[in-house]
Amino acid sequence: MKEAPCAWPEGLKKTKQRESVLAVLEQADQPLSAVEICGRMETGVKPAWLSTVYRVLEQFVEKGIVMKTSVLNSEMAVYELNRYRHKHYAVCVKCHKMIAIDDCPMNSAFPKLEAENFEIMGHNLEIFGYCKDCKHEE
Amino acid sequence: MKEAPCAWPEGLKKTKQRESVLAVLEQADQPLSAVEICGRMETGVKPAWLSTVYRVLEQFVEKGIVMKTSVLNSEMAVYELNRYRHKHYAVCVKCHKMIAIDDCPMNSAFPKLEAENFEIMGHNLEIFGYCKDCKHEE
DNA sequence: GCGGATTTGCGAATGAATCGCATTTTGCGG
DNA sequence: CCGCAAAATGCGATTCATTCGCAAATCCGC
Repeated sequence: MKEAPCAWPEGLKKTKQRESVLAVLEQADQPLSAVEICGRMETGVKPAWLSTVYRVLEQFVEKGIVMKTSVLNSEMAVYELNRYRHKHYAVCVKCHKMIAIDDCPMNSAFPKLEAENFEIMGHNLEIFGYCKDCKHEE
Repeated sequence: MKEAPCAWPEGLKKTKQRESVLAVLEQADQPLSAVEICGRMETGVKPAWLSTVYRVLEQFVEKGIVMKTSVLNSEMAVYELNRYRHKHYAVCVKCHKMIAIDDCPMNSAFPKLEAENFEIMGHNLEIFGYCKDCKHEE
């Protein structure tokens, strides 16, 4: 994949740990928790302490290059690069299975918001209910 | 407001505590955390212990009469009655201000999902970015 | 009313996330 | 290239939401 690497967010010094977090996220094919990110860094060049990972992620979120999400019911947050694409899931309230939804007729709602002077950096939709396996057994 | 009160979810016994939780949610005009719900119950007929409130809420969510949501970055979940209406917010990643969005062109995406045998009980959309106050100071 | 199943009270335990502070690293100006 | 202030990290201790365990209380069909 030849996409331009994330522009480095201004105001943050370049450190091994921060670059490493970003590298992990760039390689990830799905959202990761802070713990998972920390784990994957261990095998890489520069491991980091968990609290550092949390701090780095928080800064990245504020800069808008990372998205923090939380999947229904899980108290643990997950993080992913903000690819400025839509990420939608249908989550089963029982077994927490996640079904991906690709398209999203949502964009039409956005101009209105931007008129209100809200600078949109991303969005996140969660649809919840029962998946086909859980609908019956109950 | 004369809307029919929530049908009692089958399979759950009617207890003072559960009725009380439901009453609090019916009167609430915004999503509440478990702690807030617990607090409001104290002034009512039947107070309950916090862990009980958590258990009751979890059951209500499974039955589909309550929605559990978590607003960006807050590790604390909030709960509200599932009014089967759309609830959307734009959340500022900096100050966490929430701007309500009323309409939602989302419904057209749903039939597809239901074809997949997913029984939709509600959905939740979060748009995040910078509100007009935080956009500048930075 | 009785009895078995469900629910609650309560505290202890868990686990994600944050905080504090001493030490290290970064990047700018000389 | 060097030094230094500011920023970032290591590390542990701490906070705080949520869950668990179990004995006592409550609910509901008979």
